[in-house]
Amino acid sequence: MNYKASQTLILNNVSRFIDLTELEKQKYISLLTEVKVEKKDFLMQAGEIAKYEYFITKGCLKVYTLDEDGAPHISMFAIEDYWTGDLSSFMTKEPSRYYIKATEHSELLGISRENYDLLFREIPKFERFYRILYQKSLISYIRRSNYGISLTAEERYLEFKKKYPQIVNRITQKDLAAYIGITPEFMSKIITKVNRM
Amino acid sequence: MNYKASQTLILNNVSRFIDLTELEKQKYISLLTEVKVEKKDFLMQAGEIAKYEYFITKGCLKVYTLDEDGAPHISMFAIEDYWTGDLSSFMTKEPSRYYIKATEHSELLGISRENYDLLFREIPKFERFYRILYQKSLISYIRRSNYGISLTAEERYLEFKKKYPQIVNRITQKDLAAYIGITPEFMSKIITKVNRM
DNA sequence: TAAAAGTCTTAAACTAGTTCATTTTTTTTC
DNA sequence: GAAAAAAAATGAACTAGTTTAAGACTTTTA
Repeated sequence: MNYKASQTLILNNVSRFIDLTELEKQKYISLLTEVKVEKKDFLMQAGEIAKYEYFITKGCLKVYTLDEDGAPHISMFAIEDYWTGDLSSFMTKEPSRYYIKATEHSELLGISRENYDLLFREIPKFERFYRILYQKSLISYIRRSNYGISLTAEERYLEFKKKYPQIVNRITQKDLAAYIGITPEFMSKIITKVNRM
Repeated sequence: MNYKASQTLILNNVSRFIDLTELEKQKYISLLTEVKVEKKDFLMQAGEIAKYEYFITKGCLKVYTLDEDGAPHISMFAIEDYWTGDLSSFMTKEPSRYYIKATEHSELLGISRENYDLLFREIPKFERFYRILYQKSLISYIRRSNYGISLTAEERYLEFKKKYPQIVNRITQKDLAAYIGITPEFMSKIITKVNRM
């Protein structure tokens, strides 16, 4: 069958861990919803229940919370070929504490909670897909959970630049500061210093 | 069949997410290895390849790395009914950066990498078990990955005390400092301050 | 294309957390 | 159960990162 570019992208992503028959591919695609968001628009806001988990086929989004003082803390930037959403709210059906906002025009494929549950019943192989996907995410979050605690801000910045060179140039310095966990002023100092070296 | 207390504990843990037949239970138990470690002994050291993932049936252990200055950074405390190990090294078969040391006499059930792979072939339901287990761990690590960045040391301490009251009294203040990401001196100050309030 | 809004830079005064040194208290070991 | 070792407390001097404020630069919008 003939798939759109976005559908081919998600099928390739899935085929990293499991093999699907042509019929299974079609079934899977039929369970997904296309979503588009313009720059600065929200995919989701705090207080809502996360209805979907998303695969990004184009663009860039930031996932963040606001603290009591209204200051944003960015927990991830998501670009093409990445998954995003609020897994906690998606699973528990409790209101989310997260905002997801597009930093560029973005296109996504979403799977609803009903279709996610259905997927495991219709194509049990997807248990394996998600087992491996979550395992890999878990490994990177376990590593990351100590960064804020054991590295200086400058080290965290250098790590980020090294690990996500494709992202650094697509986001503002201010958003990067909110991800690194420092003020925009101190981010500016770090960048000036690092460039001087 | 009659199971040991430790075996009953792990079967109950597994049955939170999947149902096993009597035969499957016996098969699963047969794939596990019993391990005991005395206080201050290592379950694993940096440089080794993580041969097992462990379920703790008794005791308490700390999982940590050493930084360039030789200072420890504890990434988790593991007690009864928890899973531990270095998932990254276990999966990639690359040398681990972690030490796992018993802070009390501890007893564990380990599954080797060969048996872990075999398990999915023999009882595919375990894909579901690990999918859900990793999903839940992922949710808590996603939440935690921002703590070091967005909370003060005092807030992190209060969070830990609230979330793991059973653990606080079993570990030293020094180890807690290495987990919170501060010096033992500052940990002491925080505790004095919090107790005064 | 001009005005408005947002982003980045610089600098001075401040605060959370570190470092180093010493003493007291608790735990371990023989 | 005494001696040794480790953990905890306290305090003074220090540093990484914050706050506030103001000006320069860049992007968005009408």
